[in-house]
Amino acid sequence: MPNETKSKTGRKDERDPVICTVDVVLLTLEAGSLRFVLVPREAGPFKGVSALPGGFVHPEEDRDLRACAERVLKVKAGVEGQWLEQLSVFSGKARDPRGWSLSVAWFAVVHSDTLRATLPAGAQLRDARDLSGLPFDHDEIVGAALSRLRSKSSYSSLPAHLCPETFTLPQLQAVYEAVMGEPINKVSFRRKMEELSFLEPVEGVRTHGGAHRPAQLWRLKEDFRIHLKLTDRGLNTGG
Amino acid sequence: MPNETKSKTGRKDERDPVICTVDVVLLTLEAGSLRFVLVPREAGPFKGVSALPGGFVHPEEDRDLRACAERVLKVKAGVEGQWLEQLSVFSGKARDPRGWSLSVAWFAVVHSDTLRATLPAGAQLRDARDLSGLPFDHDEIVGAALSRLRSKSSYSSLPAHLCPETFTLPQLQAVYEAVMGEPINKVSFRRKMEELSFLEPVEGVRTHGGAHRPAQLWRLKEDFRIHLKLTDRGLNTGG
DNA sequence: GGAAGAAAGATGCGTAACGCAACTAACTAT
DNA sequence: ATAGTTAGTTGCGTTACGCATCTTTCTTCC
Repeated sequence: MPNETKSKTGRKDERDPVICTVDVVLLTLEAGSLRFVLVPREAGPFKGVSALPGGFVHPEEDRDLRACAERVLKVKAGVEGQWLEQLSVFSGKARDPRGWSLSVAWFAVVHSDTLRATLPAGAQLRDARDLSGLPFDHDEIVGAALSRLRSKSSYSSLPAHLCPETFTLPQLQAVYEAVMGEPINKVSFRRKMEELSFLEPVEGVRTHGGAHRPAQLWRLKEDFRIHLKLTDRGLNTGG
Repeated sequence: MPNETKSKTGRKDERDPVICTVDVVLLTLEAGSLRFVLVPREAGPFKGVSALPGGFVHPEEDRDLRACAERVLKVKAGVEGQWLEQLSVFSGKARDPRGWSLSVAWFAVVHSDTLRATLPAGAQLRDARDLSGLPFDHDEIVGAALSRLRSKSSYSSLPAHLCPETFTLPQLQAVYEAVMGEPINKVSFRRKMEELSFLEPVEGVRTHGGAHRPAQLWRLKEDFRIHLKLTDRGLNTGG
């Protein structure tokens, strides 16, 4: 950070009119396909158009950018306390008609029931396969989020955050498969879950409506609700 | 990005005095240990103190943040055209005494000969193990860069960017080992390099000073000078 | 100039991980 | 009671990995 010419008004950084925003890609899994949240823009360019939940950084209010993203997530999408991680920064003159801007993009994942429970009216869930036509560079941001989710899913416990509080192994496997877009071998999957041991069984067996053997319920171990479990070797797909 | 109250001065974003900077962790490998570049601060808080090469975002000048990081790297450290990737954003009120700030951190890797050739006077190379006492939150930023480098090295061609243009497999293996801090099995390493095939042999054999069989020279294939080669399974360490 | 030394590189094999098919288990519906 | 459906397990062939050993190709030193 070099010497900076003080502006005519005497205010520091006057020469740096950088528009600072955050945008959140809020992902969920519904009916076997990935979806992300869009909300109508309240003002500014593209007013009324569906876009990623986002907002200006409020230095007086936001402790840091994570807090800013959490505020945006809460206010715009009604979601709180879910998995949230920094994705990347998108920047440049062209991405926002108002001028040179910078958006710190985050991605969040949440179970669809939790999401639906508090999703504001006007918000929509768009299928991740319909990725076009968003304002600004939001297409690119969503693309990056999906790419990150897919790659990280192959070697971490991230997809478990797309599940409800408790879930069965077949359910979890279906989530992994939906995210990665490939079938996973049942035995290999269960072996890997055992080896990684980020899950703990919930006493009591899921007695569900189907005419078949009930499945064991599991939940994320305490430690792995905040931190992901990673594996070197990765999860293998196929059959 | 919500509706924003126009400020009293009529200037947009007046209420967002966010200090926007970039900082670059420029890493190299020398004498078998990782080192990063520090340069004396030219002005502002901590003037004269060694810190990461960094600077304000210059919207008039920088096409985007990558261009900004490249400019900083060029001007402050004399380095151009090397591996450069976005790391993370560090933000908040406390990290800079001037106020609420945001630094987009980047990490770059370069071969030490290339680095030394154009490193400005005053700059220093600090051993990555001596990680303390830096101004701002630069300790944390360097820590994040090292962590990223180590983790990414285990499943990508990234360490090859710490090598000169051409290199031998034993040299490359030594780089991987230095970065990851663990020995790698020679046969496994060579098998993996073969399988990933991001290297191509250079015709002509390295004739070096040692009293032993000369080694084949290799270089990164064209495609992988810009993009990394990734592997699912990861590189295994041990013996 | 022939033997010793040293590092590059290849080979062979025991072991562990993975993929797949087939099996058993536990439930519901008829 | 039996058929159907999904949960979960077992066994085994195949692949990948780790390690020791062997061969290759150079320099050095008598």
